[in-house]
Amino acid sequence: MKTALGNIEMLLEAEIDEGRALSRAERRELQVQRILDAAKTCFAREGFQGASMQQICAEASMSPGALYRYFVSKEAIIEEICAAARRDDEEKLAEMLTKRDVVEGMVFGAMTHIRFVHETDACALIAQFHAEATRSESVRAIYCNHLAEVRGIFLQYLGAALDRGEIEPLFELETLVPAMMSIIQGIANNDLPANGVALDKVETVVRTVMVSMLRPTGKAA
Amino acid sequence: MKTALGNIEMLLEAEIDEGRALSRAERRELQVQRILDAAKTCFAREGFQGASMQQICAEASMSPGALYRYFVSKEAIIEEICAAARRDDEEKLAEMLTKRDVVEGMVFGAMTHIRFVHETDACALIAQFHAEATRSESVRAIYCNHLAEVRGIFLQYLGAALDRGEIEPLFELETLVPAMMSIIQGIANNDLPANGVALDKVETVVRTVMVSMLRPTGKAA
DNA sequence: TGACCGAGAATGATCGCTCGCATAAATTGA
DNA sequence: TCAATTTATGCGAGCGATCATTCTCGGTCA
Repeated sequence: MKTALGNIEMLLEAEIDEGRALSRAERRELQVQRILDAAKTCFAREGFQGASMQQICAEASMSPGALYRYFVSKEAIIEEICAAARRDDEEKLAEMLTKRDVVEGMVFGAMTHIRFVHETDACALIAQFHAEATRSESVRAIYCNHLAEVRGIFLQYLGAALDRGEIEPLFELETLVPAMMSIIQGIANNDLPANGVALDKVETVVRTVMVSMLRPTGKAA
Repeated sequence: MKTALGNIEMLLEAEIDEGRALSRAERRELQVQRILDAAKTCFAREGFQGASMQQICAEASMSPGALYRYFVSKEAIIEEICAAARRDDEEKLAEMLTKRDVVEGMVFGAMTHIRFVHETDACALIAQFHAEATRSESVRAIYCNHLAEVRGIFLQYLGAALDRGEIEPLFELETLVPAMMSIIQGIANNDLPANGVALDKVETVVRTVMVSMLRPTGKAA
């Protein structure tokens, strides 16, 4: 799995290139990220409840005593991973909102997500989160909030297009949006690109679905 | 969760109505089903690894010693639940194959599945299985075999319609079928009907997707 | 009578997590 | 500038709880 190492790489560069020692805060951030990456690897491989703290410690080359300086519990690690994923998604959606053509915007949003899940091998991890969300109160809260937020953004984006007369949706957006989200999720979470369906074909499918649901009127230039 | 109690009800009827005692084999089948139902309840609530054998025993009103007379391990219970679900799906698909109009057949197949997941609250359990399939070798094998089987049936069903010239699919069925399966799975596993999208609207969405993917030519009477 | 069944305590392993202690880094005082 | 002191960090044995599973033994049918 690829990891979100941007910050860490910057920090390591600082240490290597400038020869300067890391500040306490920088070191701390580095350790936190190390734990998160190790946890993601273990969770994807063993599941949430299947991955033991000992395994995570081993993966992070760290003792339990050290790890617990950074996270108060296993649950806290899970929650932080959720929160980070949520921040990622918000960035992607913000980019979608800049697209003029609403069908292209939706296809872009969907494909960005699908490509991300494929490229980071996030499939297994997502399955674990989905399962955990049906079980743990705190994870479910995070998950549902995130879904509601994404739904809100789509509603706003499509609502504006509807007001401009660019689309004639199959029916009310309030029910269409959850349906479209489920469809995109189905494609992403099954990692279609890894199952013999090339990315450009996936995009054709997504665009076909969007067009048939939104029925663009061609009023946009 | 509603349970597949057909056989049990028959057995209980036999005991109550006819006043006859159950044979050993009948009693055994009854106990096995009791364990499976208890396990499904616990797995859906706590997850696979989260549900303890003690909890399953309590749910089934049975001691560990008794339970282990019927299943050699926790894993064996999981596998039997998978196998039963697989048998269920096969029945539904067989019914689909009897439908003449291929679009209606696909909609029927999809909606049967979606309705089943909704009515039996199988959502949580499915999420747990999906997660476990990324983890456990034996569960993954069962899951993948099942997927491949379903894919084969769809391919055969749609292939025949293609040969008859009833559809002009978006592209080759080998890639279209997995895409359609992912989409149906996304809708079912999110339990759209429980999230404010009425069943008839779900059906409209499914039919719209099918039509836009398969593009029926209207050659069928 | 003999095969089967059920109960529930017991088993060793493993769980998430804590604690005491050593070391390293930052801060202070002169 | 450099001990002295405080603070942060790391280690890993060890804690009580809980895990899946087994064992023993007494009861129940055919």
